[in-house]
Amino acid sequence: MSNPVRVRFAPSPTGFLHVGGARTALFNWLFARRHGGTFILRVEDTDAARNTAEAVQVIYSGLRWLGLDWDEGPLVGGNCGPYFQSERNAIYERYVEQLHAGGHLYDDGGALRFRSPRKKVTVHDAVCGSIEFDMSDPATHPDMTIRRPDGSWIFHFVNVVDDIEMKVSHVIRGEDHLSNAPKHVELYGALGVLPPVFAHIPLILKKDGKGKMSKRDEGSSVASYIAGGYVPEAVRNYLCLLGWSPKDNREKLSIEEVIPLFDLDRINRKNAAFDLEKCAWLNGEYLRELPEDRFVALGREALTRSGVSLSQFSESYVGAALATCRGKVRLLNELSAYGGFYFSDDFPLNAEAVAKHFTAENAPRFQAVRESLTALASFDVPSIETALKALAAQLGVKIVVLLHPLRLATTGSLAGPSMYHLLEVLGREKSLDRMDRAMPRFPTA
RNA sequence: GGCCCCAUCGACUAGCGGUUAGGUCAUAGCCCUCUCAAGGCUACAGCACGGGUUCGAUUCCCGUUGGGGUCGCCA
Repeated sequence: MSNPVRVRFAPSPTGFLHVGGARTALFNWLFARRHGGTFILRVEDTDAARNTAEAVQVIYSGLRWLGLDWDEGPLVGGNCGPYFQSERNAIYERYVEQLHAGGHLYDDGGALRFRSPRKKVTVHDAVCGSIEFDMSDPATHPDMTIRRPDGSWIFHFVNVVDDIEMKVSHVIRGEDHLSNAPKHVELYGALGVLPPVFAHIPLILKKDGKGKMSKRDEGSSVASYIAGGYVPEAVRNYLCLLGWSPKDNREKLSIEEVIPLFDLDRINRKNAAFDLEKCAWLNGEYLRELPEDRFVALGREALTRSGVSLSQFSESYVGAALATCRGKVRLLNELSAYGGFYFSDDFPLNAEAVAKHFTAENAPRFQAVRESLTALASFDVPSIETALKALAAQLGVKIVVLLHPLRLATTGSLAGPSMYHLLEVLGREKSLDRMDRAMPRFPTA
């Protein structure tokens, strides 16, 4: 590539960052990083009505969360600013003047329209190949509007102007823009500029493949991952796998591994259905390998989001509690259900499990477990484990027979962290209290 | 409907003329195990159809069907 690689992500501030948009941003970012190029963020806020500061923040926070840092754009500056279309009026005026002088524009009820040359246009696309569009019929390809009667600009025009002004070398965007490409090529022609390399990437479809993913669909918003207990690396990894693959059967790849492998000719042409299950699976993989301090930090956030109050617990208690939950959940948001018992004495006991395990036969065993725990010199994992195993042997039962009722009494559930570890974290006092509280649930006869 | 793109297990994909069509998610079973996960093993499951080209098509060409996109003074 002779020209420096300059790519851009050009979202409209709608207050919503779509996964499809995030994936487009990701591919642009990867391409820039792969070629030592520049990744530009440009905010296409020509539609003043729905343009708010909060909506722009949604874009920033979504990209930042995914680790997609931009080299030029809002907040970081650059030589081709401003990076908000709403602030680039003077530039657009200049280009309109140029088009006007070339006789390419005409007035239509106050709106400005671009007169199509009515020829065949070939779009050269790095992923789709060369595609010819016959633009000769105005019925199927009406002249595009460039400016509304109120003076505001239309997407096609400002998009092309900005790409020219910002020296964008490759336009990587969703395939839904493919049919816009010939219009844009006409504009480049009228402006006397060579078009950039286009790369229309496949769309992300709903889970059933019926249509583009839209606002209503689960997982369509980046914000939903931030709030939903996902790790950004996992979501980013999953997004890489939609329309691209390393071709060597790897699924879990760090972004550093993806960068050198990423290129436009490896991008698929087929739209991909979105599978939140697989994304969650990957999230579990990442969660499992997270350093403990980061897992604890993210776990705290997730618990707090779920409404679990952590303020009354020491940092070491919360850390130890969360450590026993490591590798056990796929989503951080599952933590409150999985380990919530650590932070509240007020949990219900699973009724079905109570019926099965709080039996008359188990009552004396439960009592024996309590005595064994009471008698322990020190209440730590090895001591607890040794004592309970010894007791099981002594009573001639398998250890589960002892552990099920114990787990039920101390956590309310039959599923949870390692029994010995959770008892140690809970501490003797709390453990015995919970056992005492459960005692009356056993049948007396 | 016009135009454009696409077509391998339910999903994401590998394959770029000769393969027992591979991997991953999901599903089922087994093993491991203090539960739940994780992990290991196994199973299930795919080249849309019809013509060509070729000694030979999942792979190349054409058509059909199917799916998606797009036809704004939205972006």
